[in-house]
Amino acid sequence: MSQTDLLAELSWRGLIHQCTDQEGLSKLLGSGPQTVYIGFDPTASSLHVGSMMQLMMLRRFQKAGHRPIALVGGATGMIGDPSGKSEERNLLSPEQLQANVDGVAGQMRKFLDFDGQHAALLLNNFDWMQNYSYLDFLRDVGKSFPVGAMLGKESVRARLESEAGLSYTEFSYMLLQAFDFVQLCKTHGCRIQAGGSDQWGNITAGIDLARRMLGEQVFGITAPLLTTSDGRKMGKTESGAIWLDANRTSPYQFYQYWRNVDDADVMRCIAYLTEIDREEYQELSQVTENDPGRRTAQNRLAEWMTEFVHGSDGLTSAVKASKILFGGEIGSQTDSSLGEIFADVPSSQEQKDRLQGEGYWIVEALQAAGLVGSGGEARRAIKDGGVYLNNERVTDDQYRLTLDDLASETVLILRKGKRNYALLKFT
RNA sequence: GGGGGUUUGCCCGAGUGGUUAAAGGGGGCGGACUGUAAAUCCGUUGGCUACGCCUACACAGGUUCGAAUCCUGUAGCCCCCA
Repeated sequence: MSQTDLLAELSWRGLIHQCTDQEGLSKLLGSGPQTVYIGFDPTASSLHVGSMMQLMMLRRFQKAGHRPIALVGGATGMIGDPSGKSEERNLLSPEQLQANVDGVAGQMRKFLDFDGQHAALLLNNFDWMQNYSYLDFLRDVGKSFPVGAMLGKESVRARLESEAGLSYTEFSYMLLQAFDFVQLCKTHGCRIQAGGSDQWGNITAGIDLARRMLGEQVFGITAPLLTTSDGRKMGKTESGAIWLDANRTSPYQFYQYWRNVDDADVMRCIAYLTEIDREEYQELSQVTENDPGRRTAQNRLAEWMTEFVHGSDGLTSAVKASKILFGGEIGSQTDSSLGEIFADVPSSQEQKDRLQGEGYWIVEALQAAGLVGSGGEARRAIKDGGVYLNNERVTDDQYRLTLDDLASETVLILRKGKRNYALLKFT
């Protein structure tokens, strides 16, 4: 992709929410390779779907010949960004932060090329903040911040008006992020900061600061937030975030999440998160409109995302698991076929002798499998006709599992409801 | 500092001495329908191998045959006076 196409690409994908000076930015991008940065909050040791937007943004810049900087907020993470948060944040311990920074850094390699001509950089603002004295910071940076302007920022106002209020610490967050931009501009010639639309206030603060401290014209561009059509954040389920770490969200679960994206949201996900090109995007959009029942777009999205994040092996096993589980009747399987999906689908191990003699009471098995929280819930689920053994409905809450119920040599498949599967392996 | 009010299950919200495990709504979970959707309809929604038992209406005590419901104290929230 040539450098001039980048903005057009971002534009058709709907990724430009706000931009400080589109013309200026366009000119800058056209004048040669630029450096662009996005900050990442190290609030957990894994990235989730929400951060994927930003990583893809950096990736798009890199593919267009620019140099991306992923800035991990080791310092800012100690303070907590109040933007878009309704409450004062709890501070993370330094040890926790370091662990998170390490975890997140590893995952970024999937998105960015850290070698080669436009090698991405991974920086941590803790490196330049840790020895910055409070007095020096106030003199160098604080002096350039009119409180009036700070109070005018939406992110601050919202919190001041709320009951939760805003601590001085969080109020100061903006200065730190603004200074990051200045620092990166000075040391790496970085003139562009991107981010989610909730970062607008922080980004413009950095732009102002760069003008005052360095006399430099720098730029900011924000992407819309990835929300569902009814306004909730994408990438969250009732049980928590969708993580990029296979140990937290298995490739199967990851794949399933995207397969089930609402019709109203699927095209936006494709535009925001994938590199599926415009031509195919339009085809998929057509198909979704004319024949939504086929869910062609959802399948394509799930496929693209899973392969990108978990590799072709991850995708293969996710698809395989989906086929077996949602394939209707589960006849006799083999351990090798079920074994492959064992790690992907929620599963647990039990002693084989539980199946002998009296057998293993189904109510207990459902609890062991984690499908229900109590025996009462298990009984209720069975009474409601929501429990299936190897995809066949179980109607007796006194049912006992025996060796005959195994779907393969050692595994049986329990299900509650339409799509909550769990494997039990007896060894 | 003084006076008044409030505190119910995941959330909102009735109940105000006895079939109250607690109306109603939301949410969740199941089922039917379907596209592993949405909308809709139906069921269900403290625990326990369970026609019974246990724990629950802020917390601790008390009155009573019997309390979420009355009394006392403690805590949280709200309002008024200073």
